[in-house]
Amino acid sequence: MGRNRATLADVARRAGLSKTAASMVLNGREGTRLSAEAHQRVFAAAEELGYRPNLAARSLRTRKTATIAFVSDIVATTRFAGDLIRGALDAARERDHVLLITETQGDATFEQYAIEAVLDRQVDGVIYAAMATRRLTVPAAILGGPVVLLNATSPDGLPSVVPDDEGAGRSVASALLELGHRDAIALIGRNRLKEDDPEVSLAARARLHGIQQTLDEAKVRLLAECFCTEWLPEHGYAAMRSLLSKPKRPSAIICMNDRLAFGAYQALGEAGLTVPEDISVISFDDDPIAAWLRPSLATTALPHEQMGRRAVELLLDGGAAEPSLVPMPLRRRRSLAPPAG
Amino acid sequence: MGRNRATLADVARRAGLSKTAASMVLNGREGTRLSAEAHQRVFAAAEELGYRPNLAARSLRTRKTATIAFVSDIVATTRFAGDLIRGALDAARERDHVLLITETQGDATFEQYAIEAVLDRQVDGVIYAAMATRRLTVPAAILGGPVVLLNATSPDGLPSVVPDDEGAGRSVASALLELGHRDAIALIGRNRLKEDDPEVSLAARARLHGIQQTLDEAKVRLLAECFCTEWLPEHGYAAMRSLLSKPKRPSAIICMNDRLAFGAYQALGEAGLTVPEDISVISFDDDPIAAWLRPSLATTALPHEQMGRRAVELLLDGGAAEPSLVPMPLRRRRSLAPPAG
DNA sequence: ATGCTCTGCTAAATCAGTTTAGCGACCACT
DNA sequence: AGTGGTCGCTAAACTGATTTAGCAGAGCAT
Repeated sequence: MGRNRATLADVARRAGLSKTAASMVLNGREGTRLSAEAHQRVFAAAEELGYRPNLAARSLRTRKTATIAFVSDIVATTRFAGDLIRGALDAARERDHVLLITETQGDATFEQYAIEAVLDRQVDGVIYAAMATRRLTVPAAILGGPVVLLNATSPDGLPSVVPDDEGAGRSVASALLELGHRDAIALIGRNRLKEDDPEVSLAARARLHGIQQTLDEAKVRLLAECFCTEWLPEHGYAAMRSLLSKPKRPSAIICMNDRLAFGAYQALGEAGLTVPEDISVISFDDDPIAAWLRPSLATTALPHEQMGRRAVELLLDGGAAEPSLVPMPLRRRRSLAPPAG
Repeated sequence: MGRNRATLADVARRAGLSKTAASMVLNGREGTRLSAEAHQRVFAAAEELGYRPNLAARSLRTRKTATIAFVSDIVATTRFAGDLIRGALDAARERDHVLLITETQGDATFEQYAIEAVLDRQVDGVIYAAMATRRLTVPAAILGGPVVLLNATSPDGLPSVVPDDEGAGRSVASALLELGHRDAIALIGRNRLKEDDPEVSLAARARLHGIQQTLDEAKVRLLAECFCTEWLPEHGYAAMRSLLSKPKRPSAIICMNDRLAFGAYQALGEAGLTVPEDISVISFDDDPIAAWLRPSLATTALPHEQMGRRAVELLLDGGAAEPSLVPMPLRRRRSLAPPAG
């Protein structure tokens, strides 16, 4: 890779100047007193030789690599990881930086390895990303330089970027209230573990809080709440069936995520009920399936791309130390309608 | 990042030896005649100081960075990208390498930028990945060093890794034949553009070829073939409805991907038909939704993780120049049954 | 005593940049 | 004539590793 590239010395020689002069011109240093003609000659020589600086050599001296480490627990198993990475990639490119990506798979040995690997490469900063919004403690080794937490918070008060799940909870509840749903709203996806242990999830508690706050203000109580051990389609399916087996049928369902909603759709379909005429459904995440469902599913979008972008901005441009909340936009789709009655 | 790390000079000083000696010991150079005691002292000093080599300095001299560029057209929009990356990440870690990830978004300017960025960082090789299996021409700039194409082939005869779509086509057709389906198999997802332009897709043609070859051998002809402009759920839905409007109802459906199958499921549900009792469904990709559908969808899995892994192996360990075909395993699930009759 | 080989180690060059310190020429001022 | 300042530029040090070339001393044979 990169055989016989022109070096700075080549450029200087061709311009008839010293390496110092060439370096200063190419780096656009202020306060230097090189003539306009010298500038011309250097630029021309660099152009002709197709000169590109060797970043290894540069960073040896400057201790800057224009490289950011993106260390995450798991990139592959969630479909959202890509968006997080893409946002970070875009923002990094705009600032002439590049991303070194590693994955710890939640394994301490791998994490150790990943951190050494990136520190050895003198990265300018670390984005430490979690795939489920949660609280975590970052390894001490990376605290020597700039760190931003992505989709996570930490007790250390490090800068962090998280989605505004509480705001999303309010949006979801408000959307139903506006349509006239009041005394027959059911919730699918309560989960003690996710709600109570911030190291497992911050989203569950925040979403729930946003929903309840909004309903309380409207003096509305939930018709029913279903607990689910996981937030997967099969659990949404089971929860929906149990709701339908009760005497009073809900007019609207809030699902804690789209996969639960997908399961709920299946149960509704089997029961011969139609969305949204019989029951409205609204949810969280904006998983791609939300748009594919029939009818399309209203949901609040996890702004992953925005978040990835924000993390890079915080890292390179500096910013607030308190958690940076990224709004979750409501996607109004066809699964919403006023209550049937 | 990496404030006051111990340098090789520090280690040498503490061991009471020269940098040369320290370097040779730590790199485990053969043929050197340093005493056992010298070895001990260097190792001890390195250990005590927590020495880690500065890779920028090393690579300046050796022109090796232990870094691989992963350049892809689009990582975010497809959920599979993560698996490709994860496989590459794993294989890279096993070889003490790390991945520099960039995205071109199919934009020539971005591509130019991405390539310069990775070449400037002296990467040891480039994995050039496409998100849809297709043929492409790689930019000349990266041909100076090792390159492996991932999920793509090129006219240049570069080493490449692609899924065995033709084999998948044979698996799918065989699975139906084995169950006894013969004269009522329909296909959803024919598409001239995908089949005829290798720069758009290689998968469509190969899958179709595998299917037809197997059916031909069994002297079976397809009952019907539906053309779809895209392979999205809505197109599968429309195709399925049109099939059901015809006089002879199919006993089994082959969908060219899982998203089409998802749409087909929706149409079957609305028509009051059950899978697999009334109609079997089988498909390609093993998208996560395939396992979430009710009943779960039989499909052939795109072995993305394997492919990412193989690409790194080919790049670092060397290997065949002809395209490396990675098998697509058949996931037998509940959407298959013998024909009703 | 001389030359030779082998052992165990080191000085210095090298990679490709950035940065510090300073040089010579010219001009102005006293 | 001497001094000081500015202008336009350069030599050399420096970053932290690897690598080449070679040195001092011991052991042995001639």
